[in-house]
Amino acid sequence: MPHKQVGIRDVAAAAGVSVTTVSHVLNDTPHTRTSDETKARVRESAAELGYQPNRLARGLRTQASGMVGLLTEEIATTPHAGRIILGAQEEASRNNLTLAIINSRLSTSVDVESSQIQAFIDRQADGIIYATVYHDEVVPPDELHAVPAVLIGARDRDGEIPSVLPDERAGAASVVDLLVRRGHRRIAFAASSVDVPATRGRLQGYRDGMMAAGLDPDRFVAEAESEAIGGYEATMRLLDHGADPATRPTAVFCYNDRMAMGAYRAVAELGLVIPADVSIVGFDDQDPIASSLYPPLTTVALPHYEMGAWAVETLASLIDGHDEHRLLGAHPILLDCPIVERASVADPSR
Amino acid sequence: MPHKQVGIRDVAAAAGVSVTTVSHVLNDTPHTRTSDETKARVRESAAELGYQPNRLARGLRTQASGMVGLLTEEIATTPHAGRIILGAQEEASRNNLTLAIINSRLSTSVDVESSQIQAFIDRQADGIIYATVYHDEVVPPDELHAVPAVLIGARDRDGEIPSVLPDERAGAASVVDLLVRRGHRRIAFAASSVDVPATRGRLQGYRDGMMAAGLDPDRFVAEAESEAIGGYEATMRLLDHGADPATRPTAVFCYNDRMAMGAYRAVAELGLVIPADVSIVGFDDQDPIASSLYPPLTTVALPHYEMGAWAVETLASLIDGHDEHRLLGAHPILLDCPIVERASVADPSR
DNA sequence: CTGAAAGCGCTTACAG
DNA sequence: CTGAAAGCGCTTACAG
Repeated sequence: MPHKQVGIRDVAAAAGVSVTTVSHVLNDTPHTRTSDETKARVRESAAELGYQPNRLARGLRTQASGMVGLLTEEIATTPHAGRIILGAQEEASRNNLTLAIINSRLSTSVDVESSQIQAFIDRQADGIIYATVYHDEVVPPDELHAVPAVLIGARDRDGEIPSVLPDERAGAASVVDLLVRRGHRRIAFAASSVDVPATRGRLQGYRDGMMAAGLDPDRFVAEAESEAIGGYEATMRLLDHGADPATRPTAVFCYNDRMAMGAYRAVAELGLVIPADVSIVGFDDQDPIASSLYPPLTTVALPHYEMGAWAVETLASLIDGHDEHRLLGAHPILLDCPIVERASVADPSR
Repeated sequence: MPHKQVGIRDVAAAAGVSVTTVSHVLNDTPHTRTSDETKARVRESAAELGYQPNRLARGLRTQASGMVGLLTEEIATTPHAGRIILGAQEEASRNNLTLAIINSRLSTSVDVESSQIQAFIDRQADGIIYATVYHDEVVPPDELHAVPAVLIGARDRDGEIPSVLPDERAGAASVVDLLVRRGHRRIAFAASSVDVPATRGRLQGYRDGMMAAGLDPDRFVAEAESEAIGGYEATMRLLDHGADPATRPTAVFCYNDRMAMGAYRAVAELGLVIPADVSIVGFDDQDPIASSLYPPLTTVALPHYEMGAWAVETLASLIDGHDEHRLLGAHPILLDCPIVERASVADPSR
């Protein structure tokens, strides 16, 4: 345990100047003149003593804690959502901000969330990020309007709070486009039967892509549970579809990687091989599935890291008073979902 | 945006008492006498005004920020490590603490970590958790000795900082025990070839279990890369082992779930079925593999949540001055790795 | 170019 | 039973 914390007074004493001066030089306060000689002396003393300003004291005085809060809704169960935290944290560091985290269990009521937001406010959080999953719109707890705030994963129903979402529709369309360019025309989609925004967005994207290529968007769609077992069932149905290799799909685009995992099993049971006989594409780039499957799965990545980073970046400028960002509330920012090419796609054999 | 923040002075004015009194009643300060009538009046005024104490100001005065910092080493790439954060966060909430997070990229040097710890100290963190992965021992940055601290995932080489680790050896032994009780005697282990503590611990556990059952701990061990492909290769070798069903292993215990994923493929290619012909067990309970495989994989869970919770719990008591916990530094706490039974284990057919 | 002093919003001896 | 006052460690008008 080290001796007493060294404070600004100690530095002032060591350098033979006032605390005012120390504060000015260490903070490079603008419109303030200090001789270079004094500056050097102050910096030297500070370094010698290993002085580090107490952020709590500064925060109290400047009314800015330098902390932003991230309230996540059941992040632990969301695969890869750790990347949201990572993106937010690294962007926070870049802005000299600290990231505090509270996780809200899905079961908790709005009241609990209110009190969790209040906990951030009590600590004078400069801004708050509210990260949800699986929602179209959300009406955020009132407390969120009392401080700069942004949403991840859902738009604000009242259009007041800026938000960011993955552009799943465009991502899905780009998969079809890739397949088409590879020569596929009988492209199937193993859709999810659970009613969440991603279900609709990805299906829409698939249809967009099919129609853009002049292909029938309804012919090869099978809906099933969005788990491995569902992918297995859907793929079985899809590939049975007129067992004739000349009419059956040459590619199966799965709603997510878990379904793709089931698709792999179905293909194997049918005695077919990926990608020679059928190409398979997933969605989510969910580690470790995508890279552990054989052959490694071509899929679409979700911009988790980017959403986290975007959130604190936007928060930072909101905090700096760039109120024009509030206008963003009305229209969510859509971030790219890039295709990650691995080895489950090939040109169709016929 | 709401009107000016209400402060303790506003409450005092509204209740017609001094701020001293307000502070005492709201904090239930011991050894302090206030009439029930006054107390009620104060509480009422506080509630009416929606007063919430400014934690920054309190922290400055009490020299305790009520915040603990979690420094993670490349947590984003560690599957499931999000559960460490979750456990730490929830335990923090229970202790009225806020959890701040900084992630340290694996590539970063010790200097960077020092400065990241310093960032927590500048914010007057009451304690720090240093979570690493894949280390036996670690010599934590000096800064960590300046404040209550605990380690997750590695022991302190100098035995000064308390630490917590998963008891992988006992977990692995319990798998063998389970298999033996089910009637298996030819139990194989697909070991990892990468030199990390988990590699040694799990292999040791396997050997412990085999020897406890009077079985040869060396006969059915194959080493390979700790990925799906390695699991495939190892299982191929293991099951080939005297192709005769009467001498080949009836169960393959894999170093981790990714290898188990490869094992499934090997078994399928061999025309065998799980668990009728061979039982497979994994390790890590890595979502979504374990539950998405067919049949769902019996595996061993890592106590991530528990380690996170243990860390802040221990930190909290260290902060409260329970220095006896420092004695823990010498011997890491080992937490149970429970078996999660799913459907990949059956009694041996012969 | 530099410094004395007020004040951020609390808690806590101390006095009455 | 209650309150006046000091002080936590900074920043920032303001004065010189």
